[in-house]
Amino acid sequence: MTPSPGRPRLASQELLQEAAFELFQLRGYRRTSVEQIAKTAGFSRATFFNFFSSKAELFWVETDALIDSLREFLEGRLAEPEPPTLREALLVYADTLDSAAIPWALQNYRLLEAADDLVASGASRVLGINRLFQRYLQGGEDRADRVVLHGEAAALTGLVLTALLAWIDAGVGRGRLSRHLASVL
Amino acid sequence: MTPSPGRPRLASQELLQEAAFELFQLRGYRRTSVEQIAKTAGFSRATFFNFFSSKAELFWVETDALIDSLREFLEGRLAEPEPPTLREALLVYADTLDSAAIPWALQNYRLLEAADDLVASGASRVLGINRLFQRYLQGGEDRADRVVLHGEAAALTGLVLTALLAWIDAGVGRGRLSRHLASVL
DNA sequence: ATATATTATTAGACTGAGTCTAATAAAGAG
DNA sequence: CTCTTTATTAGACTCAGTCTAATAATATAT
Repeated sequence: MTPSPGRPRLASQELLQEAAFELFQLRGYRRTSVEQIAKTAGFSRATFFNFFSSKAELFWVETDALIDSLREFLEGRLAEPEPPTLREALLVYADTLDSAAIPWALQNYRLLEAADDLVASGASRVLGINRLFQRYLQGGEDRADRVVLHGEAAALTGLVLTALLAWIDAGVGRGRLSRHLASVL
Repeated sequence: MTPSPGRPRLASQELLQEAAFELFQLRGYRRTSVEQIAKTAGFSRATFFNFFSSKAELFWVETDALIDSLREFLEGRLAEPEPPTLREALLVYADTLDSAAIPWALQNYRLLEAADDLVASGASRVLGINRLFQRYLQGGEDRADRVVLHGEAAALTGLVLTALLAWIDAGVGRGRLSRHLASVL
C-alpha cells in the first residue's frame, strides 16, 4: 500500500451506500434524491457521481459483486476437463450462498415496483445472468441450434430467478437456496 | 357518434406516434426529445403528456394492444370446458399472428439497448406476460406448488420471448411464429 | 522550503423528463 | 350572448445525469 499521490479520498462507496440505504428505508427510493444521499453522507452531489454513475447503480453494487462471483464460478466449472451441466453447476453454487449475506437490494427487491430506473437496471442484471447462461451452454455443447440454446438459457434464467425470490421471501430460517432451486428445476 | 361538448381534439395518439417513430428512425430514441416529437406533430410538449404518460409509453402502445389481444385469447381458452395446455394455446395464438403486422417497437427492439427507460418499460411488459402465464397455469391446474408454477411460467416466458425475437430477426419471409415457437418449446 | 504534478472535491450551469397549475381557446347548450 | 365542458398551452418546478472549471490536499522532486 504505497500511498498514491494526489488528494486522498474522503468519500467512499460504503459511506454513500450506508446513507442511501438508510434513506431508502425511511422515505423510499423515489423520494430520496441524490442530493439528500450525498448530504447525509457529508458530501456534495457531484461527489456522488464520482462514485456511482446513477442512483440505480448504487442500489445494485452488492448484487453486481454476487453476479460477478457467479460468473467466475461458472467460468471455473467450464474450464474443467468434464464440465457439469449448467443445472448441476448452479445447484452447487447455490449451496455455497450464505443466507445471511443476501445483498440489501435483493432483500428489498420489492422497492423495484415503484421506480422505473430500478426496474430497468434490474432487468439489465437479469439479462446479464441470461448471457452468462448462454455462454455456459454454448461452451458445454456446441451441437444445439442457436435459438434452442437461447431458449434454454432464457428458461433457466426464469427458473433461477423464481427460486431466488422464493428463497428470499422465505425469510429467516429459509434454509439453503439449493433446496428451492432443486424443487423448481 | 353524438358530438361531445367541449373543444374538439386536434392532436391524436396517431399523429404523435407518426412523428415520434420518424424521429426515432432518424436520430435514435435518446436523442429525440419529447419537445421535438410534439413540435413535429404540430403540438406543444404539454399536449404530448395529455396523451402519453411518458416517452416510453408511446413506444409500446402497439405492443400493449398485442399483449391485450393475447390476454383475451388466453382468457377465452381458459373459459372453455376443456382448456388446452398453455403451450398448445400459445401455438394456436402464434399461428394467428400476421408477419406483416408486427408492432413498430418490436421490429425495432434493438433500440432498447441504448435507453434505460425503454429497458424498464420493456421489462414491465415481459413481467406482464409472465403474469398472464401464471394466471393461465393457475386456472388450468391448481394442484401444483406455487413456486413450481411460477417457475414454469417464468421458463415459458423466456422461451416465448426467445422465439419471438428469433422470428422477428428472421426478417421478411420469416414464416409463421408458431414454427419458431414449436422448435423452442 | 518551495514548486509541481496528481488526484479529490465541489460549485454551478446545462439538458431533458415528468409534474402541476393556471390561462386561454373552441365547441355545444340554454 | 352566457355558461359549461373539454383541449391546448405556457410556464414554473423538481430531479437525474452531464460537463467544465475552480479549488483543495497530498506526494515528490528540487
